[in-house]
Amino acid sequence: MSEDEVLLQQLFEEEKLTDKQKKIIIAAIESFSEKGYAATSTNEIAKKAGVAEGTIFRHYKTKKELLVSIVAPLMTKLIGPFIVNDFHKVLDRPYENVEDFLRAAIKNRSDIIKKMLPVIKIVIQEIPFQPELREQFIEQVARKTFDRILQVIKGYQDKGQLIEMPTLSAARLAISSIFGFLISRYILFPESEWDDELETERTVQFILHGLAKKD
Amino acid sequence: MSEDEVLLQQLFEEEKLTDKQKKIIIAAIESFSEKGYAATSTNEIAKKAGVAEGTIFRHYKTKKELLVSIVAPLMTKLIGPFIVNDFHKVLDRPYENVEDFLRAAIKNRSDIIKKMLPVIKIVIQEIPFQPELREQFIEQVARKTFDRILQVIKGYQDKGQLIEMPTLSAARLAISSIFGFLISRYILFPESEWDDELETERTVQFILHGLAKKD
DNA sequence: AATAAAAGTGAGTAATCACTCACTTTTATT
DNA sequence: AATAAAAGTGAGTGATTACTCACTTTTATT
Repeated sequence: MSEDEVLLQQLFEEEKLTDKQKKIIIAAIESFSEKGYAATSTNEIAKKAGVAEGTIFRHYKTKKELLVSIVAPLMTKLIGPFIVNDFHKVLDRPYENVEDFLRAAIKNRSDIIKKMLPVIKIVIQEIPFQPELREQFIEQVARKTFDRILQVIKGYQDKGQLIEMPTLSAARLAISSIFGFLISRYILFPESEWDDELETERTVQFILHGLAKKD
Repeated sequence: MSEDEVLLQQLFEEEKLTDKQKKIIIAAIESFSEKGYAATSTNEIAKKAGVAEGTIFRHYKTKKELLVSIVAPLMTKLIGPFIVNDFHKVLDRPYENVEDFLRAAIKNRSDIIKKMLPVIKIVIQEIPFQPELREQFIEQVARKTFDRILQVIKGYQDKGQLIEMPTLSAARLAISSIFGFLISRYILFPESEWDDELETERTVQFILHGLAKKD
């Protein structure tokens, strides 16, 4: 089983998909992420998947439904719950200090990004143009993530480990640093040589000192 | 003269464009940035510009040439030199401390982003799919910017104002924070109420403390 | 005012687009 | 083994696509 198919199984676990249906999804992910949604034709997807064009429309009423069917489960079934559970652990049995939490947060995000890179690219590309996706993203991912992060930051602020600053601003700064690292690492310069542990550590320290309580 | 046309004049200063040519460019910028390049038809651009479709192809051999003609001057004539000059000032008569430099850097970036928002959106959207644009972007913008930033950071490190860290990593962290702010401010949540000065200050302080030399 | 060059036009074109549908093949149910 | 339901097919559809070209209008040059 190829790496893509492993990813697929995770994404569409409970659904029983025929072989051809899987191939359609794999082909669509590949083309959408390489050429963009609008520039990809259903004909092209069919050829790449080795199926008749009609087969695509047997399962998806429109091309846009195909797009949404690929991207939506990523948001609702994976990232959303993942984030909730992830941070839940933190809130139930909190890391004693921000440091360990940050390291864990970056590492987890990193794992997901690596696995889902092509689908994430599609999400990033299409969110500005597909209101349906944007809404889902805001509901399922952005809001949940942000709420959790706010809670976490508030927690550490109360413990006196962080500077007094609106949690919203603190969250923006921390998230920028983390995403800046992940985007540099996996999207902008994936070909460069990266000492992941070291760069993670630098990012953690940067956030830590940037938000540290001054004595 | 509308705001868009002012922007245009800056972009295409030396070229003499007829009224219809300007209208084509304005219409194209609007459609490309709203719907994306691939999803915008030349017919649509012509209608919005109030010209015949043939007029577009009188001036641009292909639709892609229209895209490049809009985006390229932004990179070569504006951002590139701007960045070079901008940082040149800093290097010739350096701000005594990092702090003032950062404030100035964010403010300048902020002004440009505000003016060029639609074209910047097009650049961000199309860079993954248009190798020609990507090359130009890397040559004209990314490399120049990065080189300058590296110099600046190195300068402050030598003065002992910054932590010892590969300048590349330091640059990534600083740039992430700045862009994180600008993207949040102007692209993700432009509708939120922003205290620009305060948020700029927080970003500056965050970078400053994050990269500060520890005693 | 005459002439040339440039700008503008819009009907036309072949290719491609997303999508349909009558039909065949495969799978599941009894 | 018979029947029904689901999956798969591919030729065909009208609409839309980027682009052309013979022609008209405007502008610049003398």
